[in-house]
Amino acid sequence: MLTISQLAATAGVTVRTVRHYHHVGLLPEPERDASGYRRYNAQAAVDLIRIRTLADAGVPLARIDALLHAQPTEFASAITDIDAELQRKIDQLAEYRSRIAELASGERLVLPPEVVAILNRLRSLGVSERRVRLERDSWILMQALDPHVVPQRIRDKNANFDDPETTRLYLACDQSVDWDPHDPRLDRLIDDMDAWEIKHERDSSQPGYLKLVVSRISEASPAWQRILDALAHRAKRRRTAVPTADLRPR
Amino acid sequence: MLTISQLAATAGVTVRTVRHYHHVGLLPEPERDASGYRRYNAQAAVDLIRIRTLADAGVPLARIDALLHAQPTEFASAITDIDAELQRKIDQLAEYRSRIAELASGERLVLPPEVVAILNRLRSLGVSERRVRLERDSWILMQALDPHVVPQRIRDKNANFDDPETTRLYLACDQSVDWDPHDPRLDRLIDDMDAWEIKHERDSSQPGYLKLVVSRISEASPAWQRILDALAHRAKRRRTAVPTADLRPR
DNA sequence: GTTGACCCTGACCCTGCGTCAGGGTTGGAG
DNA sequence: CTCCAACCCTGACGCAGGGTCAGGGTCAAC
Repeated sequence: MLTISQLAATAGVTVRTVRHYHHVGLLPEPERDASGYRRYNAQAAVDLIRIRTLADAGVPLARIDALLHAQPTEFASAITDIDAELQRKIDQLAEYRSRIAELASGERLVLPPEVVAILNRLRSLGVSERRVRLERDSWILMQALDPHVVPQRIRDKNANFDDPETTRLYLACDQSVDWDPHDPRLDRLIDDMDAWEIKHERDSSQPGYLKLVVSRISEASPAWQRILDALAHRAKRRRTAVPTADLRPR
Repeated sequence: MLTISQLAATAGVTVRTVRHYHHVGLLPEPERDASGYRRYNAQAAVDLIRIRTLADAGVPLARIDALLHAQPTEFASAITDIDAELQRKIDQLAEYRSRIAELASGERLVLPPEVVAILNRLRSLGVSERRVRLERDSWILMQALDPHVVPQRIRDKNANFDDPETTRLYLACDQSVDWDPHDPRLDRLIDDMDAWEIKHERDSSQPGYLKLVVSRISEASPAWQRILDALAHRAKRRRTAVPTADLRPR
């Protein structure tokens, strides 16, 4: 009764799709007429529509085959699964939708909100975008390589920027980006930063995973390179010159 | 800084996926270390996450490539398109979800509700499931081959079953399925049905597309075969025996 | 110095069709 | 009667977006 294109049309698929289903054995090959054309009956239409309903719901063709020959109970439970899976996909898509909405506005996607807040705090303090981006990169690497330290660093950073002296130093450092490495203001800045490190019991030897960020900072500006070198030099001198001073209190 | 598996982990993809993106030129190949391993910086993580965000949203990789190098305005309008497309997909899935819910209960999917109502009316009259299925098949073929006659047929059928005599005949016919073709009750049934056809100005020569349904009815039961043959024979005799009777009134 | 977890390239495999090539049929118009 | 469009057939390759070997080199830690 029905030709292949008529059958396909009733199910809203292409002729190629019907032939594909024959090929994979999902839909039985019908009788042929005198010239070798396939001729379909109404049952084929019913079968095809059932197949498409499942396929549209995302069921792989191989599983549809099994499903159509399953007991009603199995079938019903499979339908329940498929329905749940569909709902999951819908939720997924809704989430992706909200994520692409954030694509326009940069780092929200890749960093936790607290870190985004810190970066915005830097911006509102007047820190250059170049420096903010270096800061962002260091957070990303930290998250990739040493995620468990992130919460502590968030607290530390926020505490730092609650302290006016630290903030002043950070900003001064940022503004020095284009200074000549021999600018005398750099000497004062280096003294101040060294004092800050002593006061906060830090030294500028970085945990390994930040070395590359540091080297990118150096590359970005000769002035910064001089600051980092000088601080590293002084820190090293302190460690080797008075070793006993560090040990005596214990 | 990052190895390929670390990079992949930060974006929640497999190593193979990252390499695939290199292969298609979507993510630039990074520097290699001394032993030929790829080494990634934070920017690569940002890029990869952006790529995945778009890919998850269903954007083909080829288009992502173009998108990432687009102007902000184009980018923004593309995002709007993608978002709309996502919403469309979500709606689609919701529709598929309601459709698979109907899969359990047979013909709802493949026939308009009015026809389903007719089939249920047959069932409630006590018509056998076998006959109902033949009826259903004929509706499916009608819809596939001659869809514009469906509404009229729906009205006709309903009118038929509002008439007790027609209903009685239909039921009697249904019950005769397993009778012997020589059962004397068949003769009375044939007489009654012939009279019905004359009264309703119908003859049993079917529109071409129902011939196969008719032949399947015949195959289903020798008794039915006899009924159909007898009716066709009488109808033919009427058409040839009194041709002038048909023409005179004009 | 060996074990296990990584890294490299290259290659084939998978789904669910689209599409092209190279034919044969059918049905209606001219 | 011929011609044309619109069907039908089989067979084959192509595509995205990776999965999954195979066959080999590295690294780190014990």
